[in-house]
Amino acid sequence: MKYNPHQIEKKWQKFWEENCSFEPADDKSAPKKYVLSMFPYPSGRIHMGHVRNYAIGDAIARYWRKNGHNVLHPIGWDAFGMPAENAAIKNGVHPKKWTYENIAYMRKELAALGLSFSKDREFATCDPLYTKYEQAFFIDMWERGLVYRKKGYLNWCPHDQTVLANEQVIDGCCWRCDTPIVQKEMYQYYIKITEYADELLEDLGRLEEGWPAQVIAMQRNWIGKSVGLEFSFRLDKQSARMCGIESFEVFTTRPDTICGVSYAAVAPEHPIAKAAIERGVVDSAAAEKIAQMQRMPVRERNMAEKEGVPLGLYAVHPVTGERVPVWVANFVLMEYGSGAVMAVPAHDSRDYDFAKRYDLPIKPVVFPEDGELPEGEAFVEDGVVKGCDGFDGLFGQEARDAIISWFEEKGLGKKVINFRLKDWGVSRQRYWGAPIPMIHCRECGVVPERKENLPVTLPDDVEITGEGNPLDRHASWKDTVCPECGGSAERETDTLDTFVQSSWYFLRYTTPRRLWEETAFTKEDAGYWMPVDQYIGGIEHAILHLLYARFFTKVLRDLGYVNVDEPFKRLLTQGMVLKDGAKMSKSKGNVVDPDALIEKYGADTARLFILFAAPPTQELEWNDSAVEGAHRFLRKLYDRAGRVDECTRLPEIDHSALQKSEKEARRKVYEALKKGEDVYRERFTFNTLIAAVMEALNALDKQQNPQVWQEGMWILLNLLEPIVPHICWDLSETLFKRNNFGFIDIVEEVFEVDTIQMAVSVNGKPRAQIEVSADAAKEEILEIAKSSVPKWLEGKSVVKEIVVPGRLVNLVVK
RNA sequence: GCGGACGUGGUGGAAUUGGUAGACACGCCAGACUUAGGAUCUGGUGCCGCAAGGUGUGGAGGUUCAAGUCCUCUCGUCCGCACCA
Repeated sequence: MKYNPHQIEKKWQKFWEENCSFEPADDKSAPKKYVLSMFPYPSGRIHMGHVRNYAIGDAIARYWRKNGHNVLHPIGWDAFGMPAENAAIKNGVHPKKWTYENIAYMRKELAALGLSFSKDREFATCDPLYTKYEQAFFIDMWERGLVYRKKGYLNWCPHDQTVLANEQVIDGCCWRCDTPIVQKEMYQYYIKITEYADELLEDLGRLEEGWPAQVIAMQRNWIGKSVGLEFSFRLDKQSARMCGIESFEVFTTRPDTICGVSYAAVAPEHPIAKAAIERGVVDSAAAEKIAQMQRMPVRERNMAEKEGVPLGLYAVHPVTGERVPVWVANFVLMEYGSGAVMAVPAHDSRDYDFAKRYDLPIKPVVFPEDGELPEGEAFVEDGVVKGCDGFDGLFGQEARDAIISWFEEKGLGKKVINFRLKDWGVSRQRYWGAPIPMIHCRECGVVPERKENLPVTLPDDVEITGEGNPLDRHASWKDTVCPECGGSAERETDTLDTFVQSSWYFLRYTTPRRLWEETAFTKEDAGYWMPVDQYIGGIEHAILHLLYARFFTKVLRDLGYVNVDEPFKRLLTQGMVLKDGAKMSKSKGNVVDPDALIEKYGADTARLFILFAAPPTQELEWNDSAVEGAHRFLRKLYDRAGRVDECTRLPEIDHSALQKSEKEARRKVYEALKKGEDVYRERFTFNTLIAAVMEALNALDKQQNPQVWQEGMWILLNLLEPIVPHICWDLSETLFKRNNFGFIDIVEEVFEVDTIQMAVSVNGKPRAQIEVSADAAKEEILEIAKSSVPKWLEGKSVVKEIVVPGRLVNLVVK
């Protein structure tokens, strides 16, 4: 029989569909595994990145299911977002229609890959039933004070007509359309992720076992905790009178350098700068210069050269009592700390550059323990304090601690922890999103919708032009009554950031569909399935999605919905799929279409190639002839299986009665089985498992024992099932009534050998191969070893002998 | 600048605790079978060398009986963050 992938794949896909083969059991006493690949955005078609993502997840899910675990392996759709609106603008198709049609098409594409997803738990985040609970969570958070409204300068994308979170701005441009963003002042809703900054940082330590170091490092960096001293600079009397401000706060992580302060710098937006302009403390030229700095977007300032304006105001140094000038500087950020810094040019490279430019004093107060201060730059490392009364001789951290204590004792300042993480702005001025369930009442202000009125659904009759927000123009939708006073009121027209939906979808999956009408998810179900045992997705989500999902989980825990602290126990970040060294993209014209690949070779070949070509965490370079190679292997497997006799149990084999080639074949087969345990449970380096299976098949091919063939095929089909399920189900059904799909014990006797090959090296260089009996004593091995390399011992004396059992002999000669 | 990852044949990649570098595959070469082959099978294939042998994991040192693996320095590539005080 010839291998016919299309026939086999259709047959088994139909079987799985009809038998609901992959639904998790309700039995909560069984050991569980929750395996989750990040859900896709329904863009229209799947691409190779999806194939890779789901092939990895499916392999892990199938492994555990086959080994007696209750497995949850769901799929859904991250269905809100701008592309649907862009399609509406471009082609006039309604976002809802566009989205659900894309889902229907992509569902078929995924089905053609033979992925073992639960059918029962599939949903799209734009389903009103999903929105309902998301809005309820939002209201809970509002009532808890975790959501608030704030007016401020926001990143506005003139192209998409929407506000962007800081994380969505890349190099000053929109993350989607690359348009330069501008600053616009407006109200929006924020979620207080900063309230969880410490816990989010702290718990990263618990993820070190299961998450890539890189992702943890990126999140740490993003949260950006720093510990330091906050104190206030008092302005001298005359200065205070001039600007009407008595003092201002500064934050420093280097209190040990405090005696080196030669000026103070404030952000262009700082109240002191504003006051100095308003009260005419600075002349009009200086005022204009400050205004100019303010106008420059914050993100561009870091490209610009350091600039400043002296305000003609002076602050009093809290330790030395010196008068130091106050400057406005473009490198000081209003959003971080208090928007003002003490400047120590001798020990901070920014302050140094600035001081050089404006000829301000540079006063070293920290010195290297040994050696000299560097020339022409700031000394930024830890050192010994010298020239700071009362603290001289202290080093680095001890100096910092001492100075902080001094400030605290005198009541002049305190130890403070600052974070770079900002609150999460979730408002979007867009149609295709979950409406923010708030109502604006003239009498009662901004109030939440009543929970019994949820979900607040989107109106279907909208015109999407790409300008403004269609909800804002929809008078009858906006018109509502106030849930507090019953008077006429208006709906909030902003919708939620799509990252909100992806922050809790993994919890929704834990609960069976039949309960979805009543609840978001049950505590019992979430308690059983959570945390996700293995999460798989792209590194591009290392910060945003993964941080928000961690945050949301903690909030829902504190709201009493779940009992987990962290949603994802283990994380695998897959590498990109490349062709000709570049990411596949339409514009580069290097896209390989998964549908065409399946059409030509079948899903099993696609899956095999993608798992064989590289370890999952690495980039994968596409190679058409290697795809051929993968297909060739499946044909060979199918052909060899055709020569194996049917049976329903693992045959019992008398190992000692076997010939050498038969023993070798068994050893290779069981080596592959051993490898499988490690790969499916720990390492996920499927490429090495596939190689081991290939070796085993090659070894089986070199012998004819029918029982060794039966046993070998029994095990290899078991091992390959998670990777190439269709062919394995088909062959296993025919040969073994699928009894080979279960846990298989490793037979240790196959690893016992009569003779061992060992290498003999002389002075570390391999010189000969010897064969010794397995129970040979060290002396015997050395004897044989020495006689195998006479040429290298001639005229020399052996000064050292090393025997590594089962490996090699090293003779050191002189 | 800070943080992280990586560097192995013509190619993708193996080598889990230091122990025969290059498993497995792609490609290539030779042969067999064939009317034919882009099918299948067999053998070969790091580099230099006719050979003996030498040499080889980005580079330079070091530790060790033994280093792709450990240490120091250095070069290069990629990714993330970035005037965060």
